[in-house]
Amino acid sequence: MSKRVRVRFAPSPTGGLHLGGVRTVLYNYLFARKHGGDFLVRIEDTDQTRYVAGAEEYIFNTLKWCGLEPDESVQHGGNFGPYRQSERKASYRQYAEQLVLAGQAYYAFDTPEELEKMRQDFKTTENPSPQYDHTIRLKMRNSLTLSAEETSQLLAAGTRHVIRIKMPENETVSFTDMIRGEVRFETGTVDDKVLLKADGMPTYHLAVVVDDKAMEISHAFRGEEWLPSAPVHILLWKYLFGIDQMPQWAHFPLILGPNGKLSKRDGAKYGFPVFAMNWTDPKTGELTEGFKEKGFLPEAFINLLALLGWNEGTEQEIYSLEELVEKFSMERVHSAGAKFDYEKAKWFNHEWIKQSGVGSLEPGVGNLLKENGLEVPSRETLRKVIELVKERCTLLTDFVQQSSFFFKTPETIDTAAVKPKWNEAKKLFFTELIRNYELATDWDAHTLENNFKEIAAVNELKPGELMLPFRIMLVGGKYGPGVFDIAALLGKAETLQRIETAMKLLQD
RNA sequence: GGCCCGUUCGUCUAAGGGCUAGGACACCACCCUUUCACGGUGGUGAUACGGGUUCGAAUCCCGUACGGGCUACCA
Repeated sequence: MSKRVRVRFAPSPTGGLHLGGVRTVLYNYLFARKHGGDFLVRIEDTDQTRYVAGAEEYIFNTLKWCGLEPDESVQHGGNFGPYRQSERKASYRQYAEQLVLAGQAYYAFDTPEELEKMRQDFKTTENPSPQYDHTIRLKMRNSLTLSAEETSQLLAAGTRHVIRIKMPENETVSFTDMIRGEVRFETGTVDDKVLLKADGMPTYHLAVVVDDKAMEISHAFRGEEWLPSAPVHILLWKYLFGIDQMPQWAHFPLILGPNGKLSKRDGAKYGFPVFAMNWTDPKTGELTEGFKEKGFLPEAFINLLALLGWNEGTEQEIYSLEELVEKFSMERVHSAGAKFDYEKAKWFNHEWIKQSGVGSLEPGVGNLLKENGLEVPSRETLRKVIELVKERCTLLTDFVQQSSFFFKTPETIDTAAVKPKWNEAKKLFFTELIRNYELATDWDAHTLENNFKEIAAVNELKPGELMLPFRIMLVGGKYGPGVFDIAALLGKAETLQRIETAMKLLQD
């Protein structure tokens, strides 16, 4: 038997990919890389009523942006296709029939109305949501209650039906979760899940087992919300392929929002992204903001996701993808859910911007400035600006505000910050500064600062009282890197121009 | 309601029987900086509760409470 590590991410293409989904991808990816195995993406599109145009494409774009490319998928090819469940439709029915034959599943002819009636009829205070289980199934219309003749007649007539698993009445099913250890269930408390739907498509329960087997998946990872249906999958493995063939399971803790499981609504409500990238619902046209567009670096996004539920046991917090591959281990994934903290997320991004080289920041920042109507004179200037302002940018989008004054004369000057202390002496100083700078042959920050301070000394003024006005003149407000660095980069003409313009404004 | 999972500062977490319960984010103060940041120093702040086991428990066991998930012909 093959021992090769093969893991899969199996999204349902019904909308944008959120935090938790990307983290599941990440942990799959890290595990595969760490063990020299394969990482594949399988599209779980068995519910045709939930088809959403563009969702599949979106998923792959997201993976690309994150740098988590699969080895095999609809887009990447591979020897275990098709990688889309709807294209595997033909392969599921035989397994369901096999189970019926073995007495481990049965045909059920109940209509949606009959099911609804059952739920109403058996609903009590103690049991608000009755399940189709061993206590109920003999009261329903299925091959257990119908005679063999009736059943085959109905089938022959093409009556709509599903195939349900027949959960044993009194067995204990247990398995070892890589994160939680042994988990056990009493089969009597689990309902008879539908395996094959009336349209001939499998439900998740059947498909996940059949496909994991077909694709030789060695380790199956998913969110904790799947834990309650695990006994169904365990039993299916046992019945269909043998328990020794079953992959090892790990159920990841949930990522929580302010009120339980994180939802895209939380994002809108609390003002932080939930999806990896912008997602526009094709039906409603509703836009859900993504981390990418919000100004996150993919490296930071990956980094913060990795630490949401896993840690190495050291005090390190900043990890590159390569480092994560090296250090990741499933044993150190937490079992408790983690509440998403947007403040910390931003901190990760800030750290990544600070430590990123100018070269890697340049394309993104360049585009961003262009999109915001700022003309960058040269790559050289752009690089210098990035170097100068990057440590005060938490999000990539902050570069716009932090550097616009390098490329455009400020539209508004915060004269209110200067005016109250503006006087004849200062006016004289700047007049003299203009004269001095006009004659300057060396236009570098150091020289500019020296000259500035000399003139201040001659006029018996404190440089500190002059630097703020100078900054306001060049930048328009109380922010930005060192003033002389700004002046140096702005060049002589533009610097002098801005001083003069501002001085006129201060006269009024 | 039933089933399952979980519970260390507000948040993410470290400490896999021996501690003044450590770090990070956020917050506060101070220093640096003649802007804003960066950086530095310090501070506030946690083992849900009750029983065991043990010389010793955040750590192991049981119960309670609380939180979360699931309870569809959705994944």
